[in-house]
Amino acid sequence: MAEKDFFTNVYDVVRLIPSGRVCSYGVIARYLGAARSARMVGWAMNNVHNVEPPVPAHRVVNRLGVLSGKHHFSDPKAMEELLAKEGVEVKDDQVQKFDELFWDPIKELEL
DNA sequence: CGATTGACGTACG
DNA sequence: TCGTACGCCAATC
Repeated sequence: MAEKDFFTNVYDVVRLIPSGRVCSYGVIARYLGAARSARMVGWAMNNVHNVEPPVPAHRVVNRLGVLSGKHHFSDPKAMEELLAKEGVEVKDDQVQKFDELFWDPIKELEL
């Protein structure tokens, strides 16, 4: 896999997240080889609005399964609604069964 | 051009 | 075990 920009790499991984599944920034960063660059993953999401195809950022949450970036969407409730639409239970901006719905690229892709 | 912030996470005390 | 500090890189002020 040709190494592209860090952001592009993030978008690629996020797009690979299956429906009804969620992922965390740190895991993606670690998958890219930058375990401590989780912030860049979040920053990359900021560019998502200028990238195509659109990236399902609503499937990306923090390590705690909290919708940290829901406030950055067109509408704050859009994120939890999208997740709920895919079968992900969201309560109090928090993903339920996060451990079960968690999708780890390192575990799924590199396996 | 320099300092601060930002959708996070890990390390250390 | 909980709290605080730091790192990472880019964009914005």
